[in-house]
Amino acid sequence: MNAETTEFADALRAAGLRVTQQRMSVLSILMEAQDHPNADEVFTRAKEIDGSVSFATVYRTLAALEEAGLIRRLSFENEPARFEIMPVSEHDHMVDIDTGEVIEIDSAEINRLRQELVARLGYEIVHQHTLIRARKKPVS
Amino acid sequence: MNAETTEFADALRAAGLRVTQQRMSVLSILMEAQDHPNADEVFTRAKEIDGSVSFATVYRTLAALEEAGLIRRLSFENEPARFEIMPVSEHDHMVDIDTGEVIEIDSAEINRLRQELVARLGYEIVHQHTLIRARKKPVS
DNA sequence: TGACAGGTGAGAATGGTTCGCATTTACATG
DNA sequence: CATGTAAATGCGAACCATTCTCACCTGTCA
Repeated sequence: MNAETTEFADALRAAGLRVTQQRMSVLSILMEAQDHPNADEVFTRAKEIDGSVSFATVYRTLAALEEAGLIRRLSFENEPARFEIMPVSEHDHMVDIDTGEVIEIDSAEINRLRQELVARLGYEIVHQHTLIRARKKPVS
Repeated sequence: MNAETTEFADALRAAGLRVTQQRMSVLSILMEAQDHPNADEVFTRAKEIDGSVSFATVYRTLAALEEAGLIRRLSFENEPARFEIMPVSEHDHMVDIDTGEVIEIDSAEINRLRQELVARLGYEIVHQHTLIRARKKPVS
């Protein structure tokens, strides 16, 4: 059990959640993921290392982890939600509409502007996310 | 048949779509809407003035109108998609997490920034939308 | 270690959205 | 203005991501 594992176990406990094999499996999948897998992909990958995990538990675990603030749910149009370990720095997502590739884009400056805008309306941001659908520019 | 009606009929034709009573009904509902109704609400309202429209057609019509660029689909998490007439000026949406109210927020400046950011990555924006979930600040 | 609240697996249920197909309609053409 | 035809519609069934139910396990705390 390495440092990261302990860290996540502690985070689970801090959130009042029991530390189970399934939850650790799902977390490790997302930790190692270089992409943004959806529930089905998390399930498939988790099954390889755990075997016992069920689809229902993957969903329940993802919901619990999101609630605990350990992971983040990305909602796209017309496709199942994707998940990622809660990023240290805020970023938005750009989808290449030709390849389906999801690219993270930094947005510190934009987020600051957005926060000012919202504050002017008398609100404070609880959560924000931008989805950009874009196409690769032809090299000119 | 007033000016707006003709305008939409022309827009439908320009998009290669036939002008049907159902499509005009759905469009008129969205034109008059001060809120952002979902498919079910559009159906209910359209049924009042048309009677014959079916739920399936509402969905097909909303998809066709979106495709034609006449309306815009707003995807929120854990709730059915909402729709609005394609706005003249770009704006994003803020959801009051306590009341569920949807507030339009102007974002010209932010969109410009975002466009630069994306251009730097070699992409051009096809579509973009930001969803902010916020809570009313206590008056201090 | 024992009790038990909370977690899990399997499959059924749910709910928004889409599809299939027989029927109807818009509209180009004569 | 009548007509053929491709497109649109209504209805209900199908779809698919997600959630629920319930009987059975398992962390956790004493």
